[in-house]
Order: sequence, then C-alpha cells, then structure tokens
Amino acid sequence: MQRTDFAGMNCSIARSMAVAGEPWSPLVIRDVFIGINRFDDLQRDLGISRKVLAERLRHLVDAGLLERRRYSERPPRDEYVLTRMGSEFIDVLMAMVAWGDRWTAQDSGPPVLYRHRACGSITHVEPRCAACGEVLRSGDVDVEPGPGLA
Amino acid sequence: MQRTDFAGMNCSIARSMAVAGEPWSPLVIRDVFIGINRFDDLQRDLGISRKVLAERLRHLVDAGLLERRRYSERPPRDEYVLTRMGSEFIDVLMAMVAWGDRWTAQDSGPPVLYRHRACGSITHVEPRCAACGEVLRSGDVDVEPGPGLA
DNA sequence: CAAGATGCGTTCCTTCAAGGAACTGAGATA
DNA sequence: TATCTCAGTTCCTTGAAGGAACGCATCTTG
Repeated sequence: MQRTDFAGMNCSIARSMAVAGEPWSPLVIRDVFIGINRFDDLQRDLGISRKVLAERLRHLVDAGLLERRRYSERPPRDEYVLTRMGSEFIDVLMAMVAWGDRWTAQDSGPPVLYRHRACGSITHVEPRCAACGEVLRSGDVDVEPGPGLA
Repeated sequence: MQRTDFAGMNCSIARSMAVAGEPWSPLVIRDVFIGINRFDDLQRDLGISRKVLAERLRHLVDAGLLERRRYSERPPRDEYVLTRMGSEFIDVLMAMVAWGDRWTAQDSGPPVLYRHRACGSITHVEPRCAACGEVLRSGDVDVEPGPGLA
C-alpha cells in the first residue's frame, strides 16, 4: 500500500509513518526487539504473508532501522537486528503500548508488563519535557514554525 | 487497506495501529489537534482523497478518538474535535515527532517547533518511567507476561 | 546415497483498498 | 434564477495485501 508519498512530506509524523508505519512494520520491529530475529520465526509468530514480510524487511533495512547480520556461513543464514535508529523507534512503540493499554485493553488486562530494571516497578512510559523534566501533554505546548517549514 | 484484523490481536501495538494507524489517520488527528476541524479544510490541507477522508473520519469517530460536533444549525454543518482518547493519542504523535525530527529530518531542520508553555523552552518529549521518573528507554525494561496474555 | 527437513526467500494469482474525478444535495448569497 | 460553500457519495482504475506453491542451498536421517 501507501500510494501516497508520505516520505516526501515536510512533516515528521508523515515521514515516520512512511518508514515504519506500513501495515505489519511496527509488529516486525517489536518482534525483532524481543528477540525474534529470523525470517521463518517472524513469519510464524506474526502469521504475516511471506511476500509482505520480505518486502517489509527489505524496506526497514533500506530505511536504516534494521540490519541484516550473517549468523552462519555454512549454510549461509542471515538474521535481522535493530540498529540505533531502530531501537530508538521502540520509544514510539512504548508510547503506543501505554496508549493502547489504557484505551483498547481487553477485559483481561494488558498481555505484557514492563518492569523498569532500575527501580523494580511495573511501569509504562510517561512523556516529559526534555528541557525541564515535567510531564508534557499535548495541551502544554505551543506550536511554532521551525527552520524547515516549507 | 488493512486486510488483516489487527484490532482483534492481543497486542496493544496492533490494536493502536488498527484504530489510528491506517494511512492518513495520524495526519488527520494531527490536523484536528492543530485546529483544522472541517471536512473541506482537512481535504485541502492534506491533499487526501475525499473518499478516503470520509472513511477515516467515520472510523476515528466510531473508534472514539474523534467526535462530530455541530457548529451550525442552518445550514447544518459538523466539525470534528478530539475526544479525551484522541487527545491522549497525541502523546504517541509527539513521540513520533521526536523520533522523526532526529532520524528523518531534512537538511533545513524540523518544520515545526514545540515550546513548553510552563518552562518556556523549545523542547521535545522524552520517555520516562511513570513510577520513578527516570528516563526510560527500550533497553531499561524487562518484559514480563501480563494478565491478558493469550 | 536417496529422501526429507530447514532456512530464506520469490512467483503467481485473486481480492480489496487507495486515488481521483465527477456528482449530489441542502442551504446561503447576489 | 444562478452561483457558491460545505460535506460528503459514487464510480472507475490501479496497485498493494493475502495465500499457496515453488526454488534453492545446505543439513540430517535411514
């Protein structure tokens, strides 16, 4: 899909979606993050079409979120790992999880929990101001034109 | 699109994408947030097909992120506004903006800047632990099975 | 050694969503 | 009466997603 060229838009949301927002891509990234790194394992875990999985992996590698790494010479076998760019995208997925757990949870509760190793608590991410450290919600900011404005 | 039923998956990322991850939906939500609330204005601003825009608005209203509000009785005219659920989704978009500005920016820099009204700084969101307040990155958590695990 | 099994894709075909232009309809305006 | 605005709907074409089958190199098992 993606008939429209979101990648060329002058908007960080559009460009993020162009890179990692195609159907299945966020789930592929999540799986690679939790240690499912190989083609067949990804296909089995997600139930995705092999054709689409191959396309997504190619695209994510080209975009720089994933890296293909050889883990066996004979037979030649590759697996996929997150690059720095890819693992920082997990921040976005964690924000999605926090929102999804709150607003789209099943009756039974969230399927997975996140424990912060440093403090030991079950937790979720909370958006904060990078400058002052206070909680930062959508209503707390004013939007101003930036240098890259068309 | 979305031939697969992401909405039925037991994963908050998949369910979030099912609700707000279809092509154009994040941009529609962003536009409504910044004050573009009417059908024709959205269509003009985004350059989206009127057909797809109508589908997206219907879906976002049904899902609970947008609310249709009458702003004129004669002639009868409706506009779209964010619900609580929708405005909390802006947290996810702000995470996307932070990531997109860092990794997919043009040479000219980000198109828009966000000023935190409380502290006065140009800023971006930073994910922090809701329990202890420290910065929380993907590598800082352990994933554990939750109550809703299939 | 032949016969599967494994890993990682590619090919081909069908179905359904996106894009785009034209059309509808109610009310306002001139 | 004719035109304009707003908010969609209809219809047709194109192209992406789903799915099954196939390809090919290498291991493993009888």
